[in-house]
Amino acid sequence: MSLQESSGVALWRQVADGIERGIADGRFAAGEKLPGEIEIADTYRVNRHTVRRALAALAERGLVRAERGSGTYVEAQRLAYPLRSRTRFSEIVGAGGREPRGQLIDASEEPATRELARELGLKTGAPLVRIESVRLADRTPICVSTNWLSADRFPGAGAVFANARSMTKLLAHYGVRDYRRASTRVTATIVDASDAARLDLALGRPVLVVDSTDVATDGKPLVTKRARFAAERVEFLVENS
Amino acid sequence: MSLQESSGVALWRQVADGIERGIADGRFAAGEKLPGEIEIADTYRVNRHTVRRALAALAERGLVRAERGSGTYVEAQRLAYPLRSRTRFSEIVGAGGREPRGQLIDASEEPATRELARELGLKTGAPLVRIESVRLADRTPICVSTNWLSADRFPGAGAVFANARSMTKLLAHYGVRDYRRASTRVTATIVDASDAARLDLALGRPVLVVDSTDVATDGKPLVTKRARFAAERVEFLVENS
DNA sequence: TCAAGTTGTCTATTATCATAGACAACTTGA
DNA sequence: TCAAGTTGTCTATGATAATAGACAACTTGA
Repeated sequence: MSLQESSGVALWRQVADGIERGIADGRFAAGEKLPGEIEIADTYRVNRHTVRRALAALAERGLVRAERGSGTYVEAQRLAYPLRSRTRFSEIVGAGGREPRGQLIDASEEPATRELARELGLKTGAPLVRIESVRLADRTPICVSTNWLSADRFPGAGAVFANARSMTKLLAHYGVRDYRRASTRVTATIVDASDAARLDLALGRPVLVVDSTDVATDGKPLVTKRARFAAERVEFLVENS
Repeated sequence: MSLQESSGVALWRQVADGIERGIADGRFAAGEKLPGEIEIADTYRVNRHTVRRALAALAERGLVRAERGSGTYVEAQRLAYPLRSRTRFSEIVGAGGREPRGQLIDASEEPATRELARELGLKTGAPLVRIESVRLADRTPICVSTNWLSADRFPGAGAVFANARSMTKLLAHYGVRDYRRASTRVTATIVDASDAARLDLALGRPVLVVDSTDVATDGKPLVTKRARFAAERVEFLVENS
């Protein structure tokens, strides 16, 4: 366990990241007791105060809980998220026995950029509705999503989404019975400040970025989106046909 | 552009991450000139010296190049990496017009944990060969991969891989003509210190973690692996059937 | 009950981060 | 040629990060 200095990441933060990795990949199971602060300090070769700061940060995020005189205990695990052709957030979360919720952050109109127009099969500059929403499982934010739809095909989509709080219901409102995922691209980056606030995520944490387009059963593009998932809260399952 | 203090991530690092996001998502195209240091400082509301440190970090990693008196210019882009049932690193890299390379880091024997045994259809404690390798495209490290194979089925696999430098060729050496990807799980985390060194990646950068198992045409598990990709250098394409 | 091991809190010191200002060195276009 | 705009380098100062040591408060098991 060797850490790196002057990388722009504070030592306590590197220790916190290391412990969190341990929780995420199962080296420290939920409910289990972490090594003592002195032992952690030894393994990472930092001062005990530095470890304390790392643990304090994890505790504030609810990943661990310190008990004076006894030890520090783990409490967490990830949501399994299949990347299927037929992907419904509410079904995935519900399948995990958790309560799905959606919340509108912002809706506005804007003209289509070249890339968005291509994805949606429209002309550059065509009017689009942009819907920003956050999706949660049991009060824990899972992802922030930016959705673009044709403003001609889905007039007043923002207001509809505000009530429906679900893309599936929004589409149903316009007569779309079924749809499927056409393309999906996945990468990762560091969360930006506004997403960090919406996801209740500390700065510097990684997010999985998913660009995708949903199409109707006849193949016509309906909505294209960019979703940012808190990487520490989900695990994507890719189906290989 | 609002940044966050006392998050364990230095301001200069947050600015560097922001600019890098801009490069990754195309706001700043390759070859293009970035805004001036003073302008960047204004948008992020930090001191010009802080911006200079951010740019210096990006320059050291080869993402930008500063020209005195003129400006700072972008130089970079990502490798498109399809997550298919039939995935061959060398083919993917070759398709992008780049030269694929593999390099053995370490090979050793170890007993199967419960999880590894399940993936490979073996008994817990069965002897496994663990092969650590790094894969590059034109001298740029793309991913570090830890592979586990049955030591009974593939005796001396480490030595074979050291010569072949490719998992496809290793399997062919044991008579495996074809194989496919059975399962794939994707998530992201912050790079750890040893992977950072192997990937020539700064600490605190995100990596895409891919857990997968390859099986023979008859469905028998051959090798299970955990690969860590430098998120800034790749973009996964998920095929939706 | 008690010793060993744990987390919590305090003081103090040194190195790094971030800001601020000034000016040099260089490029570009009018 | 020259002015405006760019990156490069220097000094200086206050805030924060990290280390170090000591001891209090509490839990656990012998």
